[in-house]
Amino acid sequence: MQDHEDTLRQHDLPVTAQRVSVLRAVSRHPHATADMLAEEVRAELGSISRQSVYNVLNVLTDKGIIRRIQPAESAALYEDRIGDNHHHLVCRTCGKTEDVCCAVGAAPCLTAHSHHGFKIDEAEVIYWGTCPACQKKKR
Amino acid sequence: MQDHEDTLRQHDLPVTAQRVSVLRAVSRHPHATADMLAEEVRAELGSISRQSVYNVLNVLTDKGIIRRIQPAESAALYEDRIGDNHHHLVCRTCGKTEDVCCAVGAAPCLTAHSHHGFKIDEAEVIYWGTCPACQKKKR
DNA sequence: AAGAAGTTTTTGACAAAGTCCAAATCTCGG
DNA sequence: CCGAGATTTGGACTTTGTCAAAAACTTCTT
Repeated sequence: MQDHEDTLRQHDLPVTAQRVSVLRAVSRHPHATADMLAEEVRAELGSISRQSVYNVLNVLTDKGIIRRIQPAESAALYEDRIGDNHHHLVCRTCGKTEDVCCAVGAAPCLTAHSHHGFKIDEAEVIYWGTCPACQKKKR
Repeated sequence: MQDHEDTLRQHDLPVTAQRVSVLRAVSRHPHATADMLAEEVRAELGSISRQSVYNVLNVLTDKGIIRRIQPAESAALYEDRIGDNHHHLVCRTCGKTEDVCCAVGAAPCLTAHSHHGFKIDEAEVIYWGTCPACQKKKR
């Protein structure tokens, strides 16, 4: 694990307080929305504009420093953990999101047979279900 | 294949021109957005309110008559083909969406190992890549 | 065939999540 | 420490959808 400032430098990104703080927030709260991250950053820096949060998240995502996931019916979520091809488990009721390792080994079910000439670069898997807490409430 | 009106009746839904027309539009254009479908319906009926399109799509989705898919960065898409657990292939560049059959057999990579106590009811797979047309353009 | 009861459709306002743009500010190399 | 170039801000705007109330249908009963 390395320091966030270094990460930025390694990707040729000028180091700014906003970027460092957003990065820290993402790291502390995996699967947070832009809005939640903005809150976090405000608690740390005092303030940050909505636009900046989006700017930073977009740059970081483009550079591959963080990853964006967008489950249906929800705002985009961001996470730190990249490069290990894990997937997600989302609760239909409360939206709680968990990481799950690849089910079938290293590069799993990621080879579509009839790929229509597409050049596939990623297989995204989202498992939908009900989390323990919501199962209890429903019953 | 059966008549759209019958489909509605079988699900206890009053038959209305709007519903029949939306259903027909979805059937003709798999992977269309609510907006595109509204256009289609207007061409057929003369007019329909935006709200009605959403109403109808929501009811049909709830009843399991059509299926909604929501790839990241795109509005919801609707499709006719249900019950065969197929997945989707989306072009990162132009958004073109194709169906793909399940890669690994009947119920594929759909069993997450560590499921954190969740009760999983669906595994959604989206393959991201570049379609033939966009591959050409880029090069 | 007509009418009542309950759904749908419509219209218009509203909300959430992002993007666009121009001005002000900051970072980093020299 | 300065200046060029990148980043941050603030505000307007867009897209995709939902909410609510009134008007218009469908269907069922008689």
